[in-house]
Amino acid sequence: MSNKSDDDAEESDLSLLYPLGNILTYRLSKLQARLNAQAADLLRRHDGVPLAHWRVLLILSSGLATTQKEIVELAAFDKGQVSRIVDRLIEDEFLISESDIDDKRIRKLRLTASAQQMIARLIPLMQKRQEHLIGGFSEDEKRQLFAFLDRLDEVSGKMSL
Amino acid sequence: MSNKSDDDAEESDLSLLYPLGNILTYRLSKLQARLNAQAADLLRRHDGVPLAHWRVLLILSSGLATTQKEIVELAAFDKGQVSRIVDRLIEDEFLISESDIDDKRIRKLRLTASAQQMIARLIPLMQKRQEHLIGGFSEDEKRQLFAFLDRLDEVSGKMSL
DNA sequence: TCGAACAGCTTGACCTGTCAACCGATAACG
DNA sequence: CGTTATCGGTTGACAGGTCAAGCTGTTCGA
Repeated sequence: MSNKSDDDAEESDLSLLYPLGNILTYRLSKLQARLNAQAADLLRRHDGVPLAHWRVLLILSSGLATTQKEIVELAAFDKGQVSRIVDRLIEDEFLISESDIDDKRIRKLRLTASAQQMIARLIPLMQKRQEHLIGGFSEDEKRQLFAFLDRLDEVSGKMSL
Repeated sequence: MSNKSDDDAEESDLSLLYPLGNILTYRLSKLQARLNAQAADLLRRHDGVPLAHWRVLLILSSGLATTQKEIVELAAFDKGQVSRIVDRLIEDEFLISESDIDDKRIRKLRLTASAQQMIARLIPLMQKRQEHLIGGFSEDEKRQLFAFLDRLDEVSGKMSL
């Protein structure tokens, strides 16, 4: 008796109820969305630089990249996007490009003095922000957090699926 | 003698050389960019669902949200974006909306059977992917990783700057 | 119960990111 | 060498994200 699904507009309630909080990619993307929005806002208020432009400048200032290809690899940005960002950064006189002698396809990129000044101005802010974020972590915890990120980088590099 | 900056096109080489790898937001955004691209690709090959649509569906299936506002909070998406995504999901017959009796501003959202089937099909893939990512972590390490994320969520919520 | 303030959602304009096609330069191979 | 593949970079078309203004509907205080 009490035939449960007599009426067929019944709540379909074997609902999957997957625990959102345990899904790593969900957690990361939410955190990331918030951090991105905050960073973009911070930059807008300070120098009006778009976040992606700032990232490119920071990468160049790190000395780890001098070409667009290297930026693409270091930031996981689209190469078309980088091409256009670099164009604008040159227009805005934050970058100078000179073509490589040996390989004429390559644009060698260099920060101008004004870019370096801006970066020097912004880095303290960035540090302060990082301090807000992981200031509550002990040295050991920080080390472990970055070690986790290393491992995730590593393993996410070789995913087939 | 040997006046170093005789020529003024000298390399401006007190370069800031900030260690990229230690910048949390940089690390996160790079990791996130790769994971997002992979997820989008995976979904495209399987059901052609855009990643953001999938996230909305997953959130609804979690039972933690039934309105757009709740989705906005849980995903840290833009409310305009969510509004349009929900429109499309209704068009595509993945969602049904009914207006709330008590508050006519609200769209109460429900997954259709076909959405539930799709989710049921996709969740194993998602799990497999997560397994790839943190399969190498011990139970303890997983717990710690998620604890770190909790703390970052917490502290990133109350950032003024 | 009126009006102001606010909440949930929608819409349009704009900006950024993504994909694929393409170009010229270089490398690899016969 | 010459042909073909590959590489760094560019471009156009388009999809998606972001911002701000606006529209109803609700709440709350005078």
